[in-house]
Amino acid sequence: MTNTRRPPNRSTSTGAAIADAASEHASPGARTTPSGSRITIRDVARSAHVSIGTVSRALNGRPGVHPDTRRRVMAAVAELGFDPDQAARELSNRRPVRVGLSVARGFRRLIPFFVLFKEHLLDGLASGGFRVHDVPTGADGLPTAEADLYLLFGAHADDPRIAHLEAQERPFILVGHRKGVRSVAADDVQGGRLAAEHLLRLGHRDILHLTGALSSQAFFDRARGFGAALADADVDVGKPSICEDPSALAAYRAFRTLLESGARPTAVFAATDEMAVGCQAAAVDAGLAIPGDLSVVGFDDMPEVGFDLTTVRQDIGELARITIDLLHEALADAPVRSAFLPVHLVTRGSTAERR
Amino acid sequence: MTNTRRPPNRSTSTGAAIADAASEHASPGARTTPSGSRITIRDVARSAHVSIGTVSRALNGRPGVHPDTRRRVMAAVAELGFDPDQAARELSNRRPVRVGLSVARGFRRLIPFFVLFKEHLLDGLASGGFRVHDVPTGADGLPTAEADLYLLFGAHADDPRIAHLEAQERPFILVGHRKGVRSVAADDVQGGRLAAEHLLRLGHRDILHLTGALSSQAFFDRARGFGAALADADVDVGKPSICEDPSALAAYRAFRTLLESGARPTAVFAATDEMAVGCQAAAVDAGLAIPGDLSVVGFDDMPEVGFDLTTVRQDIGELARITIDLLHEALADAPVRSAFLPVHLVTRGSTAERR
DNA sequence: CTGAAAGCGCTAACAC
DNA sequence: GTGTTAGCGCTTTCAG
Repeated sequence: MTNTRRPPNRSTSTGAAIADAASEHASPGARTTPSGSRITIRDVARSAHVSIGTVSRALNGRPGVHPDTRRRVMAAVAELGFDPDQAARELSNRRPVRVGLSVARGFRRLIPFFVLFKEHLLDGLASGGFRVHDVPTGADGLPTAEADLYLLFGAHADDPRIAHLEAQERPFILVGHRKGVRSVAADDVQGGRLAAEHLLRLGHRDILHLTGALSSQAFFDRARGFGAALADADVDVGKPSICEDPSALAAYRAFRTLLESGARPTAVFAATDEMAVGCQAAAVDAGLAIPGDLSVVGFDDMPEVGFDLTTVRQDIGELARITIDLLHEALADAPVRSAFLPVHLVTRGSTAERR
Repeated sequence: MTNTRRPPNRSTSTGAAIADAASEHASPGARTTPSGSRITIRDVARSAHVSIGTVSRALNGRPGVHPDTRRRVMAAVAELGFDPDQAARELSNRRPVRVGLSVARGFRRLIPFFVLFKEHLLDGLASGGFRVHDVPTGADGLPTAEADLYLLFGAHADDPRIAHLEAQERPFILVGHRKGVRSVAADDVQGGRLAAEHLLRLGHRDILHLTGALSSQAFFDRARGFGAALADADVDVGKPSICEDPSALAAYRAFRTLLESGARPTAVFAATDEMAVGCQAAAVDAGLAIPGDLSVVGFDDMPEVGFDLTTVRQDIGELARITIDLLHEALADAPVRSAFLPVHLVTRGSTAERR
């Protein structure tokens, strides 16, 4: 079982930096030349004994650069701690692609997951040299303004946006899974399965699944993977408990009600980390110890969860990166494909062997 | 009493647009010239019969532009729907000011308030032509990397960052209130007062205040204003109920516990909208009708609250704008000042006359 | 007070 | 393969 840890500073750091989503580049800080000015592509060129054009090509993975040259350039980049200027990139790029981000009706934009995803996305888009324009969207959930490409967030059954955009022959990418359209999603089925298998391995047989509306593709698939794993192990799969609003508070209320009605699962799989937080609180309030009396597994691996939660991790930065890949493919009119982001279990302190 | 409403589409809109924080510019969408290309400063210049230099000066409020010329330029700008390109601005601006945003130890970055504030801030910074760099911050809460200017978020008593930065003679701006340093904050005292006065006016006398840790300046001041208003009206001010974690879930648990222990306030003033959400849920679960049995007032006026909450509104966009003003002042070495953002009450359906 | 011109740092033709 | 060069849209000297 995977026990991937975040870099230690991630959960304890109390400071932030603007554009901290960019931290994935792991640049050693925006360095400067000895003379104090910002280090530019010219410095790299000089250091690698090539022209700036070559540096640019190497940097952007353009074809037609000798492997050795490329290596030399990359070495210089690393050594100097060169960090390309996004504004300059954006400005020089001749493709004012207007990307419109549309969230599903009723979808909350201020939830942590979406916030992080958007940060990574904007960052990646900007450093990719895209021109991102403001594209308002109508109250009917359908994008009104023109965009060259739409990003649909919050996949769910009967999403009106998909048919709408297909009819208009406008390219779009679904962040979520759906066959036949360009889409990216975490492998939700696999995630559900991982959670179940982990708990089964620990001896749990009475496992509650607490989730959001099953019209959401993500919740549906997580439940499906979870159910399949239990079925495979010949363990009884009860009905999942549904909270229409997948928040910590709603999960708390739902789980508390269940506990008060006498339910005593030995483990619970919450469909999001936030919901897991609610479960944990409800368990504590019911006098249950975690993981002694109850094991809890979440989904997402969000920062700032507040306790030591075993969870199914999906890498949001990677999700954004794949989204941008698909975006390029869409612009290049490449064949439609559905991408999956692998997920894996992160074992922490909220799960233990069944007593 | 003020009854400011958000633009109607704000709460019902289900679509988003990238960089939607920019919507405050209320630009009529990125327009294009008849020939289809983006409209630039050159188009404006041609249309106003001046040079691009003059347009730039007029646009940025630089001195030395004839009033008539300025008017002509602004008219052309409006007519063409010109929307300056941020990347170009950023690139040409010769001030690579590195702004480091530091959040207080323990402060959650993924809370809606901070997310919105940061969006507005980044947007304003970018269109102001600032060069925003990544500035990692140490686990001790003190900014480690170099920045030309620090933005401190989450003001609280004994904040180590302030003394630290002052000692280093580095300019900084506190988002929160504190005498003697450059700071911006909502008028929290006044906000607490408005909430109290509203409830008093409705006949409430037994009002509970549910808040976060009072070491936080915002919570402390809100409680202070609230208490002062009650005292002024000769109404008994009980002790506020404190949730260390100012979340909806924590508020729910706290308020529920209070109700179960027999407390029966006729109104509650929650120090944030999120906490108000928790209160509302607890009241509902206790069989209390809102506003019939219980009036609830929040603070912030966040979108996506989920119910019709009377609240004290602070304009986050304006807060960001003032922050940027202070930033300019700091760079210009102007005298230190503490700015206050006016707040006002937004009366909605969660409050009513005491029965 | 206003115009002309020189870049900001980068990418993408276009040459060699 | 690699170097050279012309801009991207804007702000800002520097002349007039």
